[in-house]
Amino acid sequence: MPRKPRKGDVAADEAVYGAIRRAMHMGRLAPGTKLQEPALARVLGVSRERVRKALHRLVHEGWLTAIPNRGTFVPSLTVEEMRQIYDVRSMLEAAIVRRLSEGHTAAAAKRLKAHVTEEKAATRRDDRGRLFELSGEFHVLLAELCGNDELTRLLRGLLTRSTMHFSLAAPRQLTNCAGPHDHGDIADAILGGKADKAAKLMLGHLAGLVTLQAAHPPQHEPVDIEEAFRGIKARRDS
Amino acid sequence: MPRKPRKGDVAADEAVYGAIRRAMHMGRLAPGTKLQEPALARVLGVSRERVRKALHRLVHEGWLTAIPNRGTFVPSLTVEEMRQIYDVRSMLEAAIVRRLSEGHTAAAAKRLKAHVTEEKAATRRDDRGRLFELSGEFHVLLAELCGNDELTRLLRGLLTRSTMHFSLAAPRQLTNCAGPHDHGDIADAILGGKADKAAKLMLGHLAGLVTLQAAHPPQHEPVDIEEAFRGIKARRDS
DNA sequence: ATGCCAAGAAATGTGCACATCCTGTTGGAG
DNA sequence: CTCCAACAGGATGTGCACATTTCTTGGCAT
Repeated sequence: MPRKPRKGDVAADEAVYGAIRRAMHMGRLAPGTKLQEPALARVLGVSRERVRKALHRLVHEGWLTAIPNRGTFVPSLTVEEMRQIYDVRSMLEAAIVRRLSEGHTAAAAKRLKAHVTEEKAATRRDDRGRLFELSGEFHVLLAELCGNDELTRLLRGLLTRSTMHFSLAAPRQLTNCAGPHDHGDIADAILGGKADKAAKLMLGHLAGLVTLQAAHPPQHEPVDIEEAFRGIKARRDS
Repeated sequence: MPRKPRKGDVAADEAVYGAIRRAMHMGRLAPGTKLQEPALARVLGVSRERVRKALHRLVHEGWLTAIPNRGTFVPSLTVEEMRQIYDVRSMLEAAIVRRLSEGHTAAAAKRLKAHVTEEKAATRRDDRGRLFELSGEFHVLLAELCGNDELTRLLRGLLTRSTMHFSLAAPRQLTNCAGPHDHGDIADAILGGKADKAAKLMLGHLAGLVTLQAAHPPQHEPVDIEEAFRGIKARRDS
């Protein structure tokens, strides 16, 4: 239904952005899918310019790829691109866990322990959806605990691009981190001050993710825009 | 795929983007300056929407900051933000030089030597402008030699934000890297396979840059848009 | 004289319509 | 039957005009 032309509604932009992002995260949009503006505008019930702006933002953030005068498409990550992303993550996250191992506040230790506890709880009750979220947040949490906003933002971008493969190609297998004990072991090494061990575990953890993704090639299923956004609409949460 | 003779429409966006970026790089725009769209459109001789799109891109890349319904402004980097950027650079670049020290191709060694030679030549003939460019490219070159496009792109973004301070606050002192021998020493350590030494030199190098920047606080000079873009206009090269 | 309020002006944000380009189709020729 | 070219339909890109918000200036009351 048409929303009345409210005043400066900055939340509408975020809503459209979030809707597309959520559709990708749910695996509704297969790699190679063309996101045409009129269809999205009609389905989401917003103007075309709104969709246009959100698309441009997603392109700039690396979620979508645009071809001039052709349209914007859901990218199909090659194995090499994925390997490179994980390579950068390895550099950053190894340094992160090393730093945290060498020194961290009591509050940081508390947050880390709480996160691991929550992950274990989610694993025990087999809550795949929650575990999927928590697994990603674990890596962001480590960056946050370094107290460097720039680092956190950068790593979050890399992580979203990393998990894009799971979201797009293997949405059913909602396990984006290999071993269920990996995060716990890394946390233990950090809390125990074993920098070398923590770094080694992290490198092994990330390497495991690469092999896991390589084992699941992306499936190209043609999807319809209207069908993909069934029940997604625009919401406020991230 | 052969490029078709288009109507220079795509290049116009890049031209406006480059013009603003060049004005910042020349130190014409002081931190806190408001970039209003009509004035820019008039000065650059393009439509307001073109300016608008370029501004949005610059905001998203971190060069400018936007306040809804207020406008876009040239940011004034705090010392803390700068320190965080250099912190992330330290993590990445230490890993980079370590990797290069542990193994690199003959072609990589050749490019590295050639770069250092060119830097020394620029230093000898006191070509500050060229040295400024080369000093920045050195760090990008190291990333390129790792053969990871994602890494290169990421580091390039960090580097542009790092040098922004020099561009905005201290444009006259065109020395963005502390010691003239630092790059040469780092290159020697890499070529000699001394990973620990190379990493240590790089960390010291970056730390020196932070103290150098902290010693030059940003100057707030009120500038006029028309005056700032005198003789800049839109060009095609980057 | 100073602080507050209101009206005008300018800048930002948004929807709309048109121009341009791409794509799929259809018709005809070889 | 196949291939190529022109055409129609549709999607993207862009300029323009208007709505909304904010800043400024002038006037008024304390």
